[in-house]
Amino acid sequence: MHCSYVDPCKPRPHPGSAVWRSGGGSQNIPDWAYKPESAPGSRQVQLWHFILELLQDDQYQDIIAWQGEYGEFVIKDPDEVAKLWGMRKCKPHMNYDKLSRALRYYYNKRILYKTKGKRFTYQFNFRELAAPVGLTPPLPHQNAAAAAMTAQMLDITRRQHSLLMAGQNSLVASARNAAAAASRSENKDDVFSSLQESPLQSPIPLPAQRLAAARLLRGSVSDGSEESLPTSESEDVLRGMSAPISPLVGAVRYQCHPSLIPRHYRHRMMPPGIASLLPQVPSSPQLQSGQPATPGSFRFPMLYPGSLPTTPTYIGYVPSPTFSPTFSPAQTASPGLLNPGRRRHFFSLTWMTSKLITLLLENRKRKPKQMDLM
DNA sequence: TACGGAAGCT
DNA sequence: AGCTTCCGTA
Repeated sequence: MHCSYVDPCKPRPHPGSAVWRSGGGSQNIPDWAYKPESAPGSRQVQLWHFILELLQDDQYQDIIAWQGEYGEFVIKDPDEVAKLWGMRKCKPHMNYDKLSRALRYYYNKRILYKTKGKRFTYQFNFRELAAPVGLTPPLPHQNAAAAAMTAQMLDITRRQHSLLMAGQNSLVASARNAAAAASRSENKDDVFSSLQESPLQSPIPLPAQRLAAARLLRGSVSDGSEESLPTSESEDVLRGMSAPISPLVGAVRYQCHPSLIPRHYRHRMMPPGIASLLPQVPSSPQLQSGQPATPGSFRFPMLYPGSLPTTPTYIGYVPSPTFSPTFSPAQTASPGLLNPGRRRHFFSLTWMTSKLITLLLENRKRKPKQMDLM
């Protein structure tokens, strides 16, 4: 236990500063990274625990820091990180070459991946890392309340995302139908009125939802981390879009301030430029927030004309005893975070759908050689 | 700079 | 198992 290579600045978390917080409540787990059960077969701290520890501590911001996408971090000073790691492990000859070999072993374990093209940049696979432990990763710089909310939100999002993946094909089918209707009509409003009808708001037939939910709860279905686009002729149209339906869907439905949504998800919501391509639709009373959704049904992410990624977007959630994890209205938001004055009108469209529509509408005028939306 | 095989250590 | 050490390769 004792090592001759004395560490003058052995990094430890501040008391009370949880590395992660438990998914269920706000219970702190200050030293969980050191608990033997979190490092199976070893009493020693694991490298990825150590990395998280450094990332947690402002003291090391010039050496290693969160940067870019959610879970992504940059080793700003590889030699220094290696030195600190060597101190912790009593390995005086540790260097970045060796440390990075250890990091590369994490690729197969799906704990980390490399951010290609960015020097010294890696990304935690939080989705998989958190799932088995029942923990939820923190966002940088969030307070306890935000962390707790994010924890709940992400947990729900994980489950919902899988269900949404199941609904993607029918969504695309709905979009195709609507687009077909649009090509028959010259009136754009017709397109949107047809899209506002039930197929898009609840694209998955109830039995399919039940099945998907049951499978998910039994764990026989992925949590959506292997995102798949629908096959079929719609693939042509979908190719070139950077993201499938975002897990943000679940977050939106569950009322949450966008600042709590990982950037990684947030930026997918409204690709730059798409808002100007969408026809303005007069607000429909049916689409106002607060409209009760059918319990257990889905509503798709709201695209709003102003295209403000940071504009609060929230709609009411009707808990479904059958499909949804318990999430009482009281938990959905803290009053300070929501600003009802800023509620917007929404399109009941995913951006995928809207992109399909846009493309198809454009397609009637000219043959676009490439999509210039991204 | 990054990858991954091979062997060794605890 | 989880690295550490070393090294050939791209």
